[in-house]
Amino acid sequence: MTDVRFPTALQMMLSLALAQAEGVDLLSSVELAEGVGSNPTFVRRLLVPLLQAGLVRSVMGRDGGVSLSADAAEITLGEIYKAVIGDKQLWTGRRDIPHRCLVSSNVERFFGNLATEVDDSVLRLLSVRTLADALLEIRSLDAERV
Amino acid sequence: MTDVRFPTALQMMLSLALAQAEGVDLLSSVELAEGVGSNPTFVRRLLVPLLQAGLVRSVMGRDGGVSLSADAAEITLGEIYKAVIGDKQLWTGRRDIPHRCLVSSNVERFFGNLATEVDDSVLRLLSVRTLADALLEIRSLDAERV
DNA sequence: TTATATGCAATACTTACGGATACATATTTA
DNA sequence: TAAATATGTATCCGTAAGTATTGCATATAA
Repeated sequence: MTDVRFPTALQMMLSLALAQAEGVDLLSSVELAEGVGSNPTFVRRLLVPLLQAGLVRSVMGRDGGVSLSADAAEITLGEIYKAVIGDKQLWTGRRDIPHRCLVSSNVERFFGNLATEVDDSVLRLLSVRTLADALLEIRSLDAERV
Repeated sequence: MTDVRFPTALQMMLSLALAQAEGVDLLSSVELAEGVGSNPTFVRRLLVPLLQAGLVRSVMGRDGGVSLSADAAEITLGEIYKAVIGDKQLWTGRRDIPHRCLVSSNVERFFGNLATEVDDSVLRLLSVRTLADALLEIRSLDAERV
């Protein structure tokens, strides 16, 4: 199984951004799951960290649902990524490498540093882009369709 | 199973760079495997794309083995990454998303573009660093140890 | 001719995910 | 107040993607 938590969470947030733009106040986890092509449980599992990060608000009980907790222009893709993926590195190195020479004794830390640089670089890229920007890109992609 | 092909190939290449620096002309797949903490078959599987990319030379038969095909200062980590990982994207989105709204009809392409940007950014980062640079970092990490 | 290396195929093992099910809890509405 | 329907969680299962293992053909130096 490949990890699709970020793309899924991103699509959920885009749906919520679209709802916000159209004046719809709440979307249910079932609606989100249908849009995403997945199941409500997975959606709700992803909502947990988004709620904890304060990016999303939820209303329990009948007619409940979820909405963005701020304007789409104030939420960056970096915040979504950090909320959902946390500290998990994009790259993981080999572990328990036997220390037999100069290289094998230090690659683990070397690669860890490299992986951190990669994470930083990705996060920089995601942090300069807001949900509103992304929705705009979606709109322009839609206009290109035949 | 988590994908450790790049970190493994990188360590192999660092071992070959160290061998080069120390005047050792060939390392066998068994020696490389022991340094890496893995098995010779996996090492040889990783050597295939490195050979095809011309980053490495191999000598068959008894007393055979592998060596860098150029100076460590002329091989970048980007070349190693491209050889081993190829076109596989660092991020994969959801697939077969049902087209139900503006977002769901376009996220796949949107995310694909984002994933491409991420790959480019990572590759840029890897391409400004040579094996020789990396070996130098390894040496300085080693000096820091207690 | 023997020992030992690469090259390569086939198979078994591992594990990190997503999907499915079940149920407690909250809240609106009739 | 009861029924309907939402979120919030825990648990278990299936599966895809990689790694490890085994075996053998081929090449080459001693």
